[in-house]
Amino acid sequence: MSQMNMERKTRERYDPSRIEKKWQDRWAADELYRTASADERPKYYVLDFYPYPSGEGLSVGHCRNYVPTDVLARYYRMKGYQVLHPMGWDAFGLPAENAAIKQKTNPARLIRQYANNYKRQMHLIGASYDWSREINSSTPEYYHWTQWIFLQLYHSWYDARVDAARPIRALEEELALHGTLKLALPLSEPRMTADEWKQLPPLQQQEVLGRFRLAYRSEAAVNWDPVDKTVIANEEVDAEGRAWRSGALVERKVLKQWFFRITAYAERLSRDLDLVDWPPSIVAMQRNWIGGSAGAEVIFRVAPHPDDEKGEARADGGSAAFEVEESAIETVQDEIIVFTTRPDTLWGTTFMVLAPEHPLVTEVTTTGRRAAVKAYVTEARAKPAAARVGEDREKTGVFTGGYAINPVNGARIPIWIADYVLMEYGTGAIMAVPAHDERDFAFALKYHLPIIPVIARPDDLARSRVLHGTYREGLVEALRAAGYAFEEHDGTLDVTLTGVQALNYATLVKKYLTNRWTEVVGSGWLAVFPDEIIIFDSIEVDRRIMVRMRSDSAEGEEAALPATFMGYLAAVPFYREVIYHHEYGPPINSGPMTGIPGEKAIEKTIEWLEEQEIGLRRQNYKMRDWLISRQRYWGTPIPIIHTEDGLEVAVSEEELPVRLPDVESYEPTATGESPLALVDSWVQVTLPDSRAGKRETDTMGTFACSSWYFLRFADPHNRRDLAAPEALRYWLPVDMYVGGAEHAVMHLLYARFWTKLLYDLGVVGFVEPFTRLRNQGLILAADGRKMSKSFHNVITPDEVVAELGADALRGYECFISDFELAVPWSTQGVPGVRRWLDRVWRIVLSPEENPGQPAEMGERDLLRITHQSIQRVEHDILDFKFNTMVAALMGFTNALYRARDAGLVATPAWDEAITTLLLLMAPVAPHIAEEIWEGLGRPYSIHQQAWPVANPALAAEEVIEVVLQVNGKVRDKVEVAVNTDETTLRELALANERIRGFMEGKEARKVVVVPNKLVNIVI
RNA sequence: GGGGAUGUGGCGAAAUGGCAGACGCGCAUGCCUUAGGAGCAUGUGCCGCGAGGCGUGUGGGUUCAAGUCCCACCAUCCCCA
Repeated sequence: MSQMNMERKTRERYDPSRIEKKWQDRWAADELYRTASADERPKYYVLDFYPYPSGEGLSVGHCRNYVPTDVLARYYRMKGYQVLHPMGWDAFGLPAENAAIKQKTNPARLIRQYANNYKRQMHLIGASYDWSREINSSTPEYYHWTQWIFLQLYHSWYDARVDAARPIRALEEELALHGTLKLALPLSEPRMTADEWKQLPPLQQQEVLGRFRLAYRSEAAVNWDPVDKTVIANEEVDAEGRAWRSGALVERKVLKQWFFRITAYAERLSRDLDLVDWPPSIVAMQRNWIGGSAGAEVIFRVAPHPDDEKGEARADGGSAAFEVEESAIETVQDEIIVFTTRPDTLWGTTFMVLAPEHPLVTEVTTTGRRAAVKAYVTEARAKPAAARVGEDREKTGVFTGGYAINPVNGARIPIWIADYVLMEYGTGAIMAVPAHDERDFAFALKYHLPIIPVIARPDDLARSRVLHGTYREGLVEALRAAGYAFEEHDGTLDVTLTGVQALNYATLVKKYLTNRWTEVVGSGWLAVFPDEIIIFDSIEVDRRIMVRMRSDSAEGEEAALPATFMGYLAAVPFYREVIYHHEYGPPINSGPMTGIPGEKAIEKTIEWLEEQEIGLRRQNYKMRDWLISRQRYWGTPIPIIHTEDGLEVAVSEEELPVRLPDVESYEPTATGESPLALVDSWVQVTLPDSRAGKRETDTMGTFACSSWYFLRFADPHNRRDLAAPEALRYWLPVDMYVGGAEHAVMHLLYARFWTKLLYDLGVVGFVEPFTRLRNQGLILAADGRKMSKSFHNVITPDEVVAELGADALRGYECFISDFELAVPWSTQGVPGVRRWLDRVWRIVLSPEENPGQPAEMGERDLLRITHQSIQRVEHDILDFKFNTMVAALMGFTNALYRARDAGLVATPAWDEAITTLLLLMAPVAPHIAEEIWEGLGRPYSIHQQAWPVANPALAAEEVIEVVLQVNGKVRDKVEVAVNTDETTLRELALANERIRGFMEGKEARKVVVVPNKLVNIVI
């Protein structure tokens, strides 16, 4: 039988179109890739990012994801693992809905059609998915569980004390017992006693609980996409304020929206990145996105309003406003909580800035400033966040007329409003330290606010300019004699010194000053007048210096003086480099903190603030809560019902799923309401207690669906649970997760968040869902551009398979480059791989045809190559080096040709070699491997054979080439027995003719011997 | 501005600190063939007739030895601002 087959095959050429479909059908019929349920075998879960099926189908670029994971899946099956290798569809969402609207069809039908096409293409390239586990996130069977997780979030809150989610009921019980007393809340969160809680009406209790729930509805200024007519997440807006999908400039709208409190998990999301084997760039991006910064909250009391009239008189200049007399003390009512990462600079706070949306804006604004403030706030609200905080943007702001008290030194500081402060970040209020923060510095200069340095320069550099005509003769000589470095330009002296020298220097210069003044800037900060030296260390002194400067100025010059000392210094080019810095360093002018070493200053200050009860340590995060509401039809309905009196009622778990109604039209409305709002029969419901209610009409964004789909694959048809616990225990977490880097923050962060929630709830037993992650590099078109329909440069797997076969395509997808590198597709590359397959076909099935030139090789050599190939291929697969895996297979094939020419075809070694070759190439080229396997009369299926085991003894070399070097340069090579000892090698090298020639008769100063590698003689 | 990645022949690329360029494409020469866009063989980093020299973005450093480790810089790409 085997002989007959051999004869038949030898007459046939390798023809992929004849064999690929045949085997694919047979494998499907035999359910070769169907995954059994959990058993005793070790498991391997290899998962591709599940795709949104688009109408354009798959390109060869997409296949770069699917082929290597398929190689992995096939490899692990042969290794005896239970392999879970599933595929499904991210079916909800805007692209499908927009396409359906455009084509006037139903999104469900469209997705089915597109998914079928994807599936067809995946079959075409021989992907070994277990299709019995196919899922579709837009089916009620699936979104039932998306809704179920929503309810878990809704019914949970994050208890910072135990660092885990707990039932909201537990919080309600605690509030009734202790109020917020024991909750470890940040200062900016409102406090409440148990009695106050109990007396709140239901609506307000709901509001309070909403501040804790992990899924909550809140009014927020959000990103409105005017093209897709929906709200989108911060993550979906780029730096220029454009929507990720539609490209439209987003608008700011204030709407009631659903959020997931991902910020509660910020610390764990950041910390647990240490547990995963992911590309470092993705880990960095996530850490960056989460953006943790340690710091403190500090309480600033709002000062009693000064007389409005007087305040108004000089209100445009903050420093001028200091001259307002202190009015009668009134009772302090309000506190402004700021968050700062630089509590060490607190003493340098010279003004405060509130976000335009800050709740205390009205409170602190004086009557006279009301109109100006209102105008400013209105304007700021309309700007998207991106347009407000960009560093190159001119800072704008408006004075409220109000003042706060700096808690550390009692300074009375003006409260401003500026749009560079965002309500969403920190507490929506900042303490401005213009001496050490660039934005505050620019703002202070622009609005003439005082700038007081409170951190010493690390380089201690100081400068002083003594103007021509302000000093008497002899100063130049005196400076020189004292050893100060200076330059003279037209009688003006530019002196460079250090802060330590400042006072001595000032004392010296003072003696020579005849009029006006000079100053020491950068370190040691002084204002020097002919009769006094003023240490520049506070707002009061700043004021005093300016009064003195005005009185010492020439007639008419006085008016040109800026409002502050630093304003004056900033206009002097010689001082430009030293007036500002934001380094860490020992505090100066900072009361009890003065002189503490820079690296301890922040920590010490926080401790001190907590002692004084004016501040509290706090970790802050850049990441915002996850906005999940979408005002669109094609998404998972949010399982909440609103009653007429404004209360939220969560749909009970038994009533899930809340099904998406069939509708005639799902065009978005222009009003910011979901099209679901128009479906009265769906919206109007009667609650079990016979109250009337209306369904929530927002749907969830698709990132909700994709945040847990990897769990569903473990048990995709379960009707009672999201997946059976034992299935989750066996299959999860995902061992290898592969997809594009564009999901670095959004999907991967959300999925991690949900996993941690489900861990807290006891649904899963692991904290990270994806143990290993790899991102495939982008495949570009041959022209170096992205493959895109609009460039007409897309290459589809269909055309490549038709021309050269699926195995050649698979081989080239692996071979093209390192898996993670971006690379242009080469149409000449696939034929190269195809040639290799042709060579395999011929050398295995008809080795005696067309022999080449006689070659030298023994059976032992062939066995060595065979076993070395097993080692190489296996190592490369595990190391995700599919390109060198193919190279190793090609090298092995080339060796078989040499073995054939050496007459080894009839030997046992030959038989072992070709058997091994077929097994090793089965994962990458499954069809040809199966066909040849059958041709040799081996039992079906090659894909159910055991992976070959390398015998290290057979793989070992017996003779090895050792390099002989003189001064690191290769001068000769010798063959020696493996593991030849150092002494022998050394003598061999020193006796070598060529080496002696290069040594030019000199003595070896040193001889380095690395056994099995080289001998290096240093002369 | 901050973070990350990448930089090696004509091209895609290999290389636990130990012979740079495996494997493939392309190219050249030859064989086979009615034919070749098939197959087989040989060659192919650069300079040089050769001996040999020079070569992994640039400049330093560590080392007997550096594509690989360290420092500074340049270029390209990605993310964040």
